[in-house]
Amino acid sequence: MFIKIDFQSEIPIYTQLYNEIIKGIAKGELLPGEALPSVRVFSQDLGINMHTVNKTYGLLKQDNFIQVHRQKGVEINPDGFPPADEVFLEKLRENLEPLVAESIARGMSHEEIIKECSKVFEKLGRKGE
Amino acid sequence: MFIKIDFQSEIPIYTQLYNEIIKGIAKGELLPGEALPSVRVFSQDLGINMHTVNKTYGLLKQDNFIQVHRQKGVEINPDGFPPADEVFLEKLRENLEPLVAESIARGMSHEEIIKECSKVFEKLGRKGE
DNA sequence: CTAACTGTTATATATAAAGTATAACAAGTA
DNA sequence: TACTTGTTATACTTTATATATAACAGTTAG
Repeated sequence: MFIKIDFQSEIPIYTQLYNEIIKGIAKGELLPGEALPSVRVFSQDLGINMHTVNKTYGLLKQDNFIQVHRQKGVEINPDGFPPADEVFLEKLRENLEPLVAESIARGMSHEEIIKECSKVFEKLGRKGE
Repeated sequence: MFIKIDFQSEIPIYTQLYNEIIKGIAKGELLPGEALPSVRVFSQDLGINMHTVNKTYGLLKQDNFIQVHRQKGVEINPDGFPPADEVFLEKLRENLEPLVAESIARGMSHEEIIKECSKVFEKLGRKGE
């Protein structure tokens, strides 16, 4: 799996890494049970610090996207992924709101906004489906 | 116009204020040519610092959502709002991507994601339209 | 004219977040 | 035994955020 970190971005590195791994899961490139690099190996591959990877793993573990085995390593949750419960949906709407609001303010219609959202969805479509 | 700042939020105050003003424009509550409070009055109303408001105004001015007249005050851009050009659309897609990706990872379908996006759109719908 | 207001700029300070660096620990494995 | 694993602790630097105070130049109201 190829992960690119933008060191010029205003988005924190640990957030970028979190997003990239979630994207890998969404695309179906990271399957349940699949092993992830150790914090030390991953940080060296990406050219970042060990604790930055550790922070990302901590967040992914908290959200049940990965399982951490203290002396064995990290793997994509083999028991499947967390559901889109109401807590998540509420957070999703809060994050969507400013994006949709600015789109409306710039004159986009409901259809145009949905179209952009669909484009992003298609781009994340799983290979071979 | 009622603007609420969440001092417990991890989102910077100047960003919250930016989003609230854009939301006001999207809702049609802030119309072109309408005056905005001065940086001093606004900061006192919100219980925040003058420079925090000034930073928000600077961003809104940069994006052409407001016009600033040095010794007269600030107003919602009377000449209309910036278009959803390709630069904005690209930024929009970049911001949508992690949200859509996590939605997919949590098992949401294309229709379910679109539905949530529509909910947010409807919530921002202009009064009386 | 004077006083009050406007956005703007400068300086200083405090706090928190982000990221790095180094080290050590306990436990599993080759 | 040697190496790896996640984890924790400490220390440090840099940047972002937010506040506080002050001053400037020009506009407007009394």
